[in-house]
Amino acid sequence: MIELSKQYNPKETEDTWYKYWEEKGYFSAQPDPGKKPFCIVIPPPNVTGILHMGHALNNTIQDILIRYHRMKGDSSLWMPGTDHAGIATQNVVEKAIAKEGLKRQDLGREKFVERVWQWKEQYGSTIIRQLKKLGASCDWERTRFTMDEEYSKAVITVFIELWDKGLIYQGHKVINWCPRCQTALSDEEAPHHDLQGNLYYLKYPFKDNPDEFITVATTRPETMLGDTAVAVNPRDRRYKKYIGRVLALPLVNRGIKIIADDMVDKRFGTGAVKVTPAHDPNDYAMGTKHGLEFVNVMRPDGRMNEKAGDYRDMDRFEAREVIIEDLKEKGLLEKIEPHQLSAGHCYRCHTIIEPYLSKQWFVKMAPLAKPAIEAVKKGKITFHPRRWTKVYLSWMENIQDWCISRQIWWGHRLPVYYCKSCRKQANEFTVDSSQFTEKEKKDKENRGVIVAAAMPEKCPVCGSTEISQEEDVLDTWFSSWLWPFAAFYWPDDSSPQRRKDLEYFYPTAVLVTAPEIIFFWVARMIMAGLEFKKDLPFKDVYLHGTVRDREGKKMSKSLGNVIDPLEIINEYGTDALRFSLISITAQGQDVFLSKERFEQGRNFCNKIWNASRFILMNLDQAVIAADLPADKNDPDMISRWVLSRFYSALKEVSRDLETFKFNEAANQLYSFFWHEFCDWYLELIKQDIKNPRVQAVMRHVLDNFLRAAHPFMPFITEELWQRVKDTGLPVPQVTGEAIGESIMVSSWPKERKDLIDKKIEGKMSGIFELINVIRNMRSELEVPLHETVNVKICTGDKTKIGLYRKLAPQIQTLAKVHDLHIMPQYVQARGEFVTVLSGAHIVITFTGEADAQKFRQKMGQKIVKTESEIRSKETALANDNFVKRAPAEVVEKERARLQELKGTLIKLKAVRDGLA
RNA sequence: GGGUGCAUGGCUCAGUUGGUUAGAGCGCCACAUUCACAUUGUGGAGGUCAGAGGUUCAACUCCUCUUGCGCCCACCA
Repeated sequence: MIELSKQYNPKETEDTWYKYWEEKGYFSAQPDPGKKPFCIVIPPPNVTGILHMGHALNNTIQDILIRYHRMKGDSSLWMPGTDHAGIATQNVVEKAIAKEGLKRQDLGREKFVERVWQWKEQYGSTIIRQLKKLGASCDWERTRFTMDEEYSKAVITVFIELWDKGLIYQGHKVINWCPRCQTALSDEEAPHHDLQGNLYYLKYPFKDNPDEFITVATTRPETMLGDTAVAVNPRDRRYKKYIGRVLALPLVNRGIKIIADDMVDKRFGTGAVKVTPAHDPNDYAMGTKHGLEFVNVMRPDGRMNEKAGDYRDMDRFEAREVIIEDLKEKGLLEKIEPHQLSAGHCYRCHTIIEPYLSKQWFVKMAPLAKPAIEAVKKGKITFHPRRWTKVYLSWMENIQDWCISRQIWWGHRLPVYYCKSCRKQANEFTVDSSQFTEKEKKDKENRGVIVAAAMPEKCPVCGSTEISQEEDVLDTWFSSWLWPFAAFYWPDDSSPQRRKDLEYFYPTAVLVTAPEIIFFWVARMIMAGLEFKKDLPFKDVYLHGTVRDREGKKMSKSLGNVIDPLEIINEYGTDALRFSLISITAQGQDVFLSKERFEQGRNFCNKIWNASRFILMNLDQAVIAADLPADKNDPDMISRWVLSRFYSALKEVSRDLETFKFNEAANQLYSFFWHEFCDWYLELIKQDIKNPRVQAVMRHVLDNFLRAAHPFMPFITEELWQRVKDTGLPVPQVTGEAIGESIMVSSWPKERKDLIDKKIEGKMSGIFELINVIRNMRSELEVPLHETVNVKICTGDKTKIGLYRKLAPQIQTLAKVHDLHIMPQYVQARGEFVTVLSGAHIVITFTGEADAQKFRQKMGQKIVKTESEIRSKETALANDNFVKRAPAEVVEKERARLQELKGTLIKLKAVRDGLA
């Protein structure tokens, strides 16, 4: 006899069990040649991260997979770690020191980076602690950080390898520049958002005739200060005659040529476009092509520089206003039209990106993409859901070179060194000197550049010792893309253990992440895996939806619409959070969340708790399990039914987990446990609870259910299972299952096809239907519960008579019937209320009053419904095509159903006529 | 501009390869409290599965188009 409180209290159990698992070392996984490897690498959260619902969903899914595979006996490793998140972390620490009135420049690079490390030591494990609250069963001893010394080695190795292969180059290009973070960004880091802006029509007068103009349209008038040409389409009749003439750039009074280029769209604006090669990627291309000058008019902080003359030091948007005013004054502003445009935004601080000409480092991506495209096309990697394959492929097939240098301090510094004296010669090179060939440019640019793992003592070319390291650091994603193997200490193979780990666990099994991250991370990991490890990083990619609020907006702190998972854990418990999240996440569909959602999970936990409480309260210690009705002729129908139902559900759950249908697995567990096990089974056996067989069966189902539910709800299942275990579980030698000290190291329930019996399920459904009909009639007849009701079941079907007789006590209890008679014939009598169920008359009598009129009405409705169903079946069966073409079993089923309906109809009518 | 997802009872959503009596949770209505659980139980109301056309013996499910909403990508000055 075990006593449990009336309600499940998660707070009393969660931390205790988590500590227990950790102390026992259950999370640790080692290479085991006797087992299958199953490895997931965590999408490393930012060290600055705080657990949000996206993390909660992402990590719950991974934990389910890991716990499931661990229970199935695979050597299951969930590899944890955090990402140094260059810009994000630098921003956080900059904010922190700002409270002391400091800027990073005040501290200097070395001191500042030191402060970031301090910050990391102090706060960097917050997210890890929070993941533990979530129940994540990562092998924490392996926790890695993308700036660990050894991890950095991998990053440097990769950089050098790509350089040697000629896949890394430095170049002057117009890139995405964030004036607030003051760094370059990759295209992926500068997502476009729509803006409501203006299209400004500016008049540029001719140099030789100030009364004559060409009007150009622009959305960024401040860049006009850097214009070095105006371009028109060569086939544009309006402008053909002007090509080659010179305009006087207003405000600056510089002469700029009118050039012709096919890129110009005749229909847009005026058909004449100002060309600013230093501030626009298109204009840059045109500038290169036409040998234009590149005039950069802005400083890195987004203010105008000395080239901007009077506008110097103004912020770019302020300059925009002033320039427009000035042009207006000079009569050079034709008009302003409202214009919808889209512009890149910094993904860290949301500042509008400035396309900006600067020297950066790039990776040539096309050669890396090729094998990664092949791998996916050949099905070596599968995306779930499938549709993301197309997204991946179309991005990969149009891949652009990757800008990997960042002008920040926190990150992996490029392993690039410059020889001062060799560099001097290189500086003769200027970007607008188009007279050089590509190769010459490259040679000049690379003069004095030394790429090496460590700072060289002297220049290998000239022997100079005046050597300095490149100031830039690498894009954070340039380290993340190595995660699946660098986390295993690649390329360091100094220790046999490390080598073994990498060999055993790589390639990993599944990557679980959000679709937003396909380009940033997933695609690049595939490329890196193939390039550096010569093997794919994973076989499956599961992409779950984005967690949004109930209006469909992304949850974000700035919108104030976040639901904090820790608050939910505090209020409802971790298992409730996990279960609710999973059960509403249909494959790859976004999740619209509101707080009430978590009540369902909490209620389910409580249901499990109380059902277990009931079972444990009633279990006699002496019962020995293993006494299950394995024989299909066993007369114990109820046991056979519940076992069959459990093992059917289990089969579905396993299948759903294998195919990443987590919500369906969760719902399967939910509806089995609540609506079959609790609503029917426990009610059916209550009167027979002392029966050892009943006890064995109910404990067996509970034990196995808890194990199947464990990956989803680790804490409550452990808490209860420990108590079930204390009452004596089946002997492992008999069942072939492992029963450990903890549920998490015990076996996933063994499939028992021998216990699945659809016939018994059908028979029991008949019983449930009968009970429902009686309950339903009581309710229709408005019989109060305390009123005594007697029921006769009359059917000519001998099998059914046997069945009903056998389960008569259960029918009586569940349908609250006083006297129950089962008899072969029905004779109509006065004062009886009758309905028909699959060939049987169900007759109810009771002493009180009932509204016979209402009952007759209900019966009339039933007759109408039956008739219409009969008609539709008859039409179908009268159709030759249907009978000939549909599968025989479908036709047979329809025939049988029609027969039954016809029988029911006759009886219903007879009953109605008899009543009248 | 290209791609993609979604439209199913009052709300939020499930629905596997086309074959049911179209499901769930919440909400609503009625009844039930010495029973493991009111974080409960029992019964009920509520849906022409966005619209139009097509394929098929059979369409919520497949195809085309339309409408509305959402997301992603894009060198729309």
